Amino acid sequence: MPDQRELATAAALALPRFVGSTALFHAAVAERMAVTSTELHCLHLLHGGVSDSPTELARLLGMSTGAFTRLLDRMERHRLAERAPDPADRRRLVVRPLPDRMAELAELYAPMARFVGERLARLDRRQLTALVGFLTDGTAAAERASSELPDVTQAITS
Amino acid sequence: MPDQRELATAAALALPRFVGSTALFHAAVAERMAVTSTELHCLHLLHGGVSDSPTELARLLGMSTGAFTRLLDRMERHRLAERAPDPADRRRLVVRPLPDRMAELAELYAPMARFVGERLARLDRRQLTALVGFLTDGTAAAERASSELPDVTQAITS
DNA sequence: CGCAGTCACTGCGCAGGGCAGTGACTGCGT
DNA sequence: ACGCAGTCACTGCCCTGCGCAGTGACTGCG
Repeated sequence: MPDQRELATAAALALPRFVGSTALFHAAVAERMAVTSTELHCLHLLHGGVSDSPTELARLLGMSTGAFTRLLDRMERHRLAERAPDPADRRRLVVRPLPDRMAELAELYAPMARFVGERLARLDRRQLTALVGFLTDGTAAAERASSELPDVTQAITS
Repeated sequence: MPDQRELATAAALALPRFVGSTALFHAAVAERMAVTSTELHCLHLLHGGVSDSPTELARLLGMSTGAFTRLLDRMERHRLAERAPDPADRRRLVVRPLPDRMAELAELYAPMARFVGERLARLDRRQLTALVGFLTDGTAAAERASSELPDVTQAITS
């Protein structure tokens, strides 16, 4: 029976593997839908209601607005999203997710969704609280860490 | 005070955000090191001792062996890894991580590593067990789901 | 009412990755 | 003993996604 210390290191080791395999699953789903993982990522942001602004979405996706324009082109072509004019500001537009391929998406995500659902149902309140806290604070920590990275670049360009 | 059900849905919502922000942090670290995130991912696999075989690493990274050859070229150029001959089979080679840029890498990961360490230290055994179980089984589930994706592709190629 | 700032968008160039083919090498079957 | 199929890393060629920098449309502040 492992003690606290061992469990903590086990968690620290399991974490990056989990993130990695999840990212690969994400990429696999995207490939099955004949779509890039960036498009899929953006679709998640849209369905999550995070934002509908191109500039903001580009920032969240870590890319330039120019690249996002073409990302939107692809997403419209693939029937993932559509452009709509912003009535309040004629320079802007709003990005709206399309329901067209939702069934397909849901089907591909089903196994993972089922796993998460079943697994979480088995946890008690204290365990769930710990998990939620770790995930939400981890998200904040990752975002802070991303924007506050120290400058240590010693690029080798040879 | 939220009940079990609310906590479970909160966890289900927090999960993809955590994975997403972590992936973006990963990309940010890679950019700071003037390296692609694929190179960084491979470096993690190497340091984790997962494998030293090019074919296996290519599979784990979800890419072709041809692409991996050039990935290795870049990693050698960036002093992240090196090639060494496999004494047992002269067709093969082994990939070895280089210590050269470990300090830089550790410095960039420090904030996240510190967060994880502190956060895990606050959890009791039962909570840690739940977390580790969720992560390890989630990793397995993601890998299985990746390889067993149903065929629902209705690509729009117009 | 002009002018700086912001919006989405557009050429251009680059780099990463797939595909398919190549030569080196292994080990199994005969 | 030896040929041959299989596997290894590797290499052109191509496509695509993205950054960069510049453009025109539009907004709102001075």
